[in-house]
Formats: sequence, structure tokens, C-alpha cells
Amino acid sequence: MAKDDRPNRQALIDATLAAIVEIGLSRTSVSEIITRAGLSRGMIHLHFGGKGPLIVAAARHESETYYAGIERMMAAAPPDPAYQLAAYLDHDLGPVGLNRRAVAIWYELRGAARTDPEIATYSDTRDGRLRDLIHTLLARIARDEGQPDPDTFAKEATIGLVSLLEGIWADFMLHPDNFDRTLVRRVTYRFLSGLLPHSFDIAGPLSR
Amino acid sequence: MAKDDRPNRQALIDATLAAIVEIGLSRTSVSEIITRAGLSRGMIHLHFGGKGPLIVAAARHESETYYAGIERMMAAAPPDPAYQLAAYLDHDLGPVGLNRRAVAIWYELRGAARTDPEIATYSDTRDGRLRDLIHTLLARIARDEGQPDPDTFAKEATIGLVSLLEGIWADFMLHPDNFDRTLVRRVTYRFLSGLLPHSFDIAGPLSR
DNA sequence: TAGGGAAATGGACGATTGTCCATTTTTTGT
DNA sequence: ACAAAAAATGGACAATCGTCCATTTCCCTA
Repeated sequence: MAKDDRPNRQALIDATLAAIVEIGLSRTSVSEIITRAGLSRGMIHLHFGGKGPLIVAAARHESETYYAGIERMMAAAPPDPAYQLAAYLDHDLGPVGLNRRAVAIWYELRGAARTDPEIATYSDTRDGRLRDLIHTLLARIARDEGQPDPDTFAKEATIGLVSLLEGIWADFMLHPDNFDRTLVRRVTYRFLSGLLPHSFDIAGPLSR
Repeated sequence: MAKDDRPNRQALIDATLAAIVEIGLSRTSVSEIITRAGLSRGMIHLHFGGKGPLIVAAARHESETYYAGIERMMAAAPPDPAYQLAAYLDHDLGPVGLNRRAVAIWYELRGAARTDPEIATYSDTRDGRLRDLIHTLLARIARDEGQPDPDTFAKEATIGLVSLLEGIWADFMLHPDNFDRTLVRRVTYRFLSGLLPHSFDIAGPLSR
């Protein structure tokens, strides 16, 4: 993978994301971005062809960074699907995956996705990859546990778990100061242990 | 409660909400609003003093409508807390509470709440009232079931249930066409029956 | 070191934003 | 029916938006 040797291009993406975090997407203007990047007005048009493509490029960059983190984390975990799922959950509820910057960017871009088809593409891609990942793991765990209908079970459980995580992220976005990571971790594993009692308890994944 | 006899004032709020649903908050300009309302430019300044206060008034109006629906629905349900909670859930997952218009307005305004303190007030109010309502009901049900520590239980369960519902709403916002109300209802009651097996099963509340 | 192409600059441009007010129209009270 | 008050109009206004380009600066190659 050849590295992109255009530092100003990356500086524009960084400045864009920083502006989105601090003042929101609606107030992230061209002037705001170029001031933060310390560059001149024309650079956005030169590197991206306009503001719209720059926002999309920033969304893609953030999405790739997120998935790189997920894959690194899961590669380090044991291959057992319950541990893989636990690795993902701990990452997504821990300070590396769940922080002010990450939730700000995620919600600002996803809000725009409702009315902007270009951004919707990256939002859906991320959402779809996440669902596939969780569904695959849950289906494998359900099979290991001997669930009667692992596919149907995995389908329902995926919706529940993804929704739960989504809601937890929203809670963090709205009240980052009163957020109790230990508590939401317990809630999550309580949910999972109710569905898959042989693979999880309230403290995390069970060894078998 | 005296009715507000200023039809143009209400027309501006209606036009604002309609614009937010159709084109998003970021593209909802003064020109857009007055065109939809069929009124002249100065009316916003006359009735609200500016665009900002109009958006806040629209947020307040939507929030009050939402709560009026909730309270009407729950007043019609049996006083038993499990049935009260079920009434709320069925409302919030049914077509009356969960539809394109409602989720569009809710997510557009809440997205703005992150960087706009005025809007954040109404967003937090609605969120807080919802949590109080669900927490009270869950605590009563937990007590009825003889849970050892009903307060702690209710605290955790409230976070879980609110997050789950939040995530389900987000799912609907992103994919309103592939949304299966029966499925998410089953997921929700599966979650609840895991927490309170004497009061709920996968089909809904249990009579006692 | 001279030449040439890419990178970067910063201002011009028209369009659109939200605010505000002088004026006109409508409603109300006597 | 008339005057005063309220409601409504629609354009002026400065500020800001995103786009684009003529010009300058930089760096690599010959």
C-alpha cells in the first residue's frame, strides 16, 4: 500500500475532522478548514475539487482508521469466537474506540448521511461491515453452544447487540461526563449472557 | 391551557419541521421556511426574533407532541407497571411513535444539540423524562418480582433498555425500508424477559 | 544553472445567508 | 366610521458561503 506523499492533502482532512469535532459539520466552512490547516483557499479545490469531495474523503479516512483499529485488536485476541466478540466489545466500549472525538465525527457524518447520498455510502459500508462481523461471530458461538436454530438466533441477536451498542454510543455523545464504562460493560455482558449463557457471564466471555 | 391564536406562528413551526424532515436542518434556511409557509420574510423576526429561536420553538413543539402521545397511550393502559411499560414500548416501536417524520426530526435536532446549547436543553429534557419514566416502571416491576436490589437493577436495566430503543430508532432512520417491526419487538421483549422473567416473555407482558 | 511542470497562493466572483426596518395592510376598540 | 394598534410585507443590507483562476513559488530534471 503506497503511502500518499501529499502532506497538505492529509492536513486538509485532519483540519476538516478537527473542525467537525469542535464546531460541528454545519459550521465547518471552507474558510474554517483552510485556517485550521494553515493553507490557502485554493488548496481544497486543487486536492479534492471542492468541499463536498473533501468531506467524503474525510469520512473515508475516519472509517478506514476505525476498521484498522478493529482488525488489529481482533488479530491479537484468541481465535475463539466468544473471545473475538469480547475483544471487539471491549475495544468499542473502551477509551480507544469510544471517545469524544470518535463519537462526534461518527454522529455528525451519519446525520449528514440522511440527506447526502455520497456520505450515506460510507456510513452504510461501516454499518454493514459491523453487522456482518457481529453476525458471523454470534452464529459461530450459537452453533458451538448447540442452539437449535443458530441462523435465526444470530439474526435477532445481532440486531439487539448492534442496537444496544448504538444506544450506548449515543448516550456517551450526549453525556460524556456522566458516562460509566464499567456500568455499560456490565449491561452489555448481562445482555449477552442472557442470550448465550454458556459462552458469557456478566463479567465477560467464559472459557470452555 | 389557552390555545395560541396566532396561526402564522404555528405555520412557521410546521414549515420548519417539514423542511427539516425533507432536506435536513443544515439546508433549512429562512428562505426555505417562509416559502413553505407561504409567508413573507419578516415574519420569523416578528414572531420569534430570529431563526435560532424558531428552531428551538419547533423543537419544543415536537417534544410536547411526543409526550402528549406517550401520556395518552399510557393512560389507556392498565395501571400494572409491566403493562404500562409494554404500552410505552408498543407505542415507541409502532407506526405512531416510530416513523420517518419522527426519526428525521429527532435525529436532526439531536445532532444539532451537540454544538447548540439551546437545542441541547430540549434534547436533554426529553431524554431525561424518558429515562425517569422507564426507570420508575422498571424499579416497580423489579420490586414486584422480589429482585434483591431493585434500585441497582433498575439503574442497569434502564440503561440497557433505553440504549436498545435508541439503537432501534437509529436502525429505522438509516433503513426505513428494510425495517421489521415484528422482529425488533421480539428482540426487545427477549431482552426484557431475560431481565424480568416473571413479568415478560418473548411475546410481551405476562399477567399475574 | 536554466528550464519546466507541479504545488501553492490569495483575491475576485456571484449566490445565498440571516437580520432588520420602513411601509402597507388588517384587525380591534370606541 | 374612524383612529389606534397589531400584523404582515418585501426589499435593503452586510456578512459569509463555495468556486475558480491568474499569478507566484517551489522543486526536480536536464
